[in-house]
Amino acid sequence: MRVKTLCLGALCLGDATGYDIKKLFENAFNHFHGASFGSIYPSLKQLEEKGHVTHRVEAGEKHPDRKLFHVTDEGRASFLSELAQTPASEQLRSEFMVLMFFAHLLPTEVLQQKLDEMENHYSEELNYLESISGCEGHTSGIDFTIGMGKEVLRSKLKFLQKQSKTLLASHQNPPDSVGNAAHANDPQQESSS
Amino acid sequence: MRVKTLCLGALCLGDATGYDIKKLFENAFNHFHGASFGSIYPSLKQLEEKGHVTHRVEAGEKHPDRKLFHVTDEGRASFLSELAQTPASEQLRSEFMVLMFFAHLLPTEVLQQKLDEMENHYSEELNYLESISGCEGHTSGIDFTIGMGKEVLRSKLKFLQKQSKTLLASHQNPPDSVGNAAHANDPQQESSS
DNA sequence: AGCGATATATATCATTCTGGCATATGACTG
DNA sequence: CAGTCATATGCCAGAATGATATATATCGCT
Repeated sequence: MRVKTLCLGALCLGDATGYDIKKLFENAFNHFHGASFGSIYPSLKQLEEKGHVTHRVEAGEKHPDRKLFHVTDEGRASFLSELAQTPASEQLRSEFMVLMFFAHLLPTEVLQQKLDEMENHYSEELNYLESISGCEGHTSGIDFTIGMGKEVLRSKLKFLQKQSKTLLASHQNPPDSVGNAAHANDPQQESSS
Repeated sequence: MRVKTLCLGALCLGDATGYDIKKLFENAFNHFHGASFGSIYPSLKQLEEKGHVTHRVEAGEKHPDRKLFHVTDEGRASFLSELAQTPASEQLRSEFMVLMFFAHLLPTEVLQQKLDEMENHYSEELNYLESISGCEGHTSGIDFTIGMGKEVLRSKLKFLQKQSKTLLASHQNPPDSVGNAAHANDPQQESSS
């Protein structure tokens, strides 16, 4: 799903500036979709060219001039149609899992540090989701995403707390052969067929 | 983490072609990191220019010519250093959660269909992870990533099975006011200060 | 009063990545 | 023998990231 579509969706929640939309990505959308200024502002521009949004400038006293964007009927219809056509899918990008995949190449103290780091991130995110859950004004769909985020985070935390020790133990005492990890090269020499 | 770095890591597991690396992203790495040909081949090229990998051409009888890449000592050292410096983090991109966030804008049967679709995806991925878990030759780090993937998937599946009905029920019978979702516009009119 | 940090707000740019396309060969299938 | 699938490499348009630039206003600290 394009950032353009997400911006349209954000505006269906109410008029907003590019900056407001960025904050939405950092807060409500944070646990399932990100977007940067570099994609938001060009998206808004293109959306306006297509006639899916309009804007009026507000000369603020307490802030720089702001472009308050508003979704048109066309834009709203376009969003609804795109939404219904979007297949349900998800994709994780986890540097943490890459780190764990190659755990045998890391010094023990570094591995320990990465595990701690991830546990902290998970805890903080869970705290955040708990702080915004149960608020009034949430649709049941929003509650669903927050609830799912919390459940997943709790299960990750539980897994980390259970399995970190096991991983660290077998890292310090490799089960079978000690130096194996050091020369994980030349395994495939079936070449000369 | 750049695809370049991941390619280097893949080659630390053994010599491989660009195609092999793509398959690795589709299989072993699938549940935590993707990459396309459009990023893999250029990465390999740049890695070779930097002297981090070398390649020899194999003229195959059963397949087109293949470039078998091999990581150099420099490349291996570079990967180790990059790995240790990579912060533990993860980012989800979930079209599914976007769909749920805007559930009130979807017809009930479409919502139902998206929920089913996601449940199927999760089941399939769980089946795949179960099929490759417990294999010999897996480091404890690899087992860790597979185990974590399975746990998270199981918790997602459990959540879906529990909460789908609740969501669908309140979707057909909005709790308080029936037409509310239909005019989620004009909420912010605090402008004229 | 001044200094730096933070928040609001918009915008551009190089680099990177995706997803689709083009190309080619061999194997299997109907 | 045409169609499709698996192997294999590569390019390219469009999209996104992350950094940077530019302003203004507020807030705490000294």
